Amino acid sequence: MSTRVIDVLVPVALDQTYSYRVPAGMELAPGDLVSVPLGARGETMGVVWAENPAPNPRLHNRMKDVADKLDVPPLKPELRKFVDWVADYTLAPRGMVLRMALRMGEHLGPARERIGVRLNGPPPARLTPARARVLALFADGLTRAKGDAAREAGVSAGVLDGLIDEGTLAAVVLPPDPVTLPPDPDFRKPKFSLGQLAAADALRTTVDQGGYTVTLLDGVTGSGKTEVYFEAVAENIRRMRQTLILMPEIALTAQSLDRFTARFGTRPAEWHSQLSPRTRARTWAAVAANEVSVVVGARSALFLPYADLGLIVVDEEHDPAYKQEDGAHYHARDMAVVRGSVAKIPVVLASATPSVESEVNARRGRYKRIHLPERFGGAHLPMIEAIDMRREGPQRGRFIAPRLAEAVKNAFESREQALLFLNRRGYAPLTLCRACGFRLQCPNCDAWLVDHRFKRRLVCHHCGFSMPPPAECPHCHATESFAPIGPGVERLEHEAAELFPGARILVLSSDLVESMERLRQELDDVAQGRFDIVIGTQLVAKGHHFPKLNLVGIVDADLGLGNGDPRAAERTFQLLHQVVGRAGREEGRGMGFLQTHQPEHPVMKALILGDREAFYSSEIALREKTGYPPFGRLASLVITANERHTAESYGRTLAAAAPKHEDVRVLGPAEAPIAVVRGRHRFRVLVKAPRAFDLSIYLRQWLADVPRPSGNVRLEVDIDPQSFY
DNA sequence: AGCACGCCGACT
DNA sequence: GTCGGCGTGCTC
Repeated sequence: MSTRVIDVLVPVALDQTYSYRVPAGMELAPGDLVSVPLGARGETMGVVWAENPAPNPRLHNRMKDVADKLDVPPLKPELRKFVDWVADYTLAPRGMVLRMALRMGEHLGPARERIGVRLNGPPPARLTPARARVLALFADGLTRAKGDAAREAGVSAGVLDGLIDEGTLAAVVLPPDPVTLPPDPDFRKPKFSLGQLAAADALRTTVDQGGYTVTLLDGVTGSGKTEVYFEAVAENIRRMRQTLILMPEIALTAQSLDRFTARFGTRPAEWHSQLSPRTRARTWAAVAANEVSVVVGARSALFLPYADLGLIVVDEEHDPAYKQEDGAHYHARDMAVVRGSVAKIPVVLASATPSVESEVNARRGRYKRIHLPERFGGAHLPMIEAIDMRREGPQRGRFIAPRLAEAVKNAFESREQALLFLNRRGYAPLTLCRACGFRLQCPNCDAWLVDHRFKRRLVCHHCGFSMPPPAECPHCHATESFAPIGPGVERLEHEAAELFPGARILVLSSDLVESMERLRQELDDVAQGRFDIVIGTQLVAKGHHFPKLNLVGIVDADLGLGNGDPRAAERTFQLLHQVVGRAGREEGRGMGFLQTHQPEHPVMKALILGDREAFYSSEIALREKTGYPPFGRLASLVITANERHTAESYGRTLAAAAPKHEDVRVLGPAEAPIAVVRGRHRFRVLVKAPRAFDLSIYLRQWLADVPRPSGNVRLEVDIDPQSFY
């Protein structure tokens, strides 16, 4: 007698599926969500991954029964294929990738019942003033949520309960609010320039034709990219298919959602790490049930169980925040392209400064390119000038060069706003004892403690360690001997306050953000012109519109270059381009200053001349010559351990076991640039291979023959690493 | 990942 | 003598 057997993938750190017997009378097909017994943890959610017509005979006495079939739409083959693909590519256990698709908040049951109240019978025997207010409110015969009714009538919930007991009011169960209302593709059609119209038409056609395509929507800051890709979204809504708009998590603010609402008349569904479990569960279920038309989400929204996904837009596709670094290592932009290919749907990548990867794909014709050349409403890109810090820098201990100070002063005097950009939090990145040269260092990391004066603490930016500033030098016991070295935004504020007396200055830095609400208020204050000078870290680079801003000063344009990272130039170009683009969006007379020690650097030259193409050409040529992505492929194997020696010796064993291959270069183990983080010593083995080489297969073979890391040694595999710290 | 099992240090 | 630290192994 034969029992049916199916293979189930469970969301734990397992690469294989496990086989379970299907109890008589249970109907199961691949994709169904089930509850299965799993070891000591008992019943666990899992997904039927395949039929198993010939189960391994050795399992017969160990095989358990599926406990339950869950009442949820099955995961489509498209999503299962995507999970398999991502796991295969990133070398993550398949169960861990599935876990991302099942992050639905464990609250799959129906939404909590909301109780509503409506008029039901004659007035009560005793009519108090509170009761009279309630009756007046309900005279219209409408049903209201209990909490709302109490608030509107200005009574406590107890008054309502009393009236329900008397039969005057009736309690009814309200249907749950839908997660979102259907967006209206024609709610408010934008007024487009000819260029925008052509771009929107091209995108609409792409969506209309359907099928897998990748389009790079390439438009400078202020060219109306968002409004243009909204037309693709509108077209997809008309076709009754679902849309995913991916955004970097930090950009997922109320401001960006408001633009959607203005165009479509209703808010999109949101998906990001800060959703409450309940909202998460409801959104997940609504997406699966095709009750949500558009999801605006962070990278994890790629793994939602869309019932009918028809379009993916990746906004700010170059943003480094798309790379997930902890746990699973994947690049959301690349995986969005894979998701689109699996689902056979169009993918739109939008950016003012495309990643070198996407730029190369567009130049080679693998991606279609739609260009939005001009800024909207006649605004122009700002004039950019370099300030050569070797020749015209400020005096020692100062960071704003005379020429920049002069420009800020002029702006201030003519009531225009200025932005001073410095991508460094705190007061000073290093504190030094002038008596003995001792540097204040993190006890857990190979990093200096950053002086945060607003908080009166020294903080490690790698592990979060912090301490009050010591009274004396821990090394030579000198007092009053500490000197701050280098600038942070807080120190810049001091300098600006001295240079520009009377100016209203705001410091914007992620560590000073108390709440999203407060930040929004501050950004709004800036937009309204309630500040003269904004001093900010990269927080200010993200799509906020400051209409009164006409001057941008980059205090240290070289920061971020020259740290040995192959993507340093690209990153710097993208960030600085974005920041200087903040200037002069309205009036068309913006001005930008780059304080740099290397004005001849390709990044600086491209920014000064406004010649984006020159930067891409030189950067692409360099990558091609050195075999770096996208002309070659990289993988990074990071070994960490409590002792330096243990990490290094496992790294050696690992590197020595690398399969020999003429196309592959294995470099290291080398101590990572930040050699200790959170008390763990870090070594890295870097693998370089040609573009067409299948690194995943190679790494799998390699790691299969290496002893598992034991003790406190950890090994992390990062395919296509983006950062090298 | 999560859980049990196991083997060594400081405490009711 | 036990409580509990975390290193190791297993989950159909």
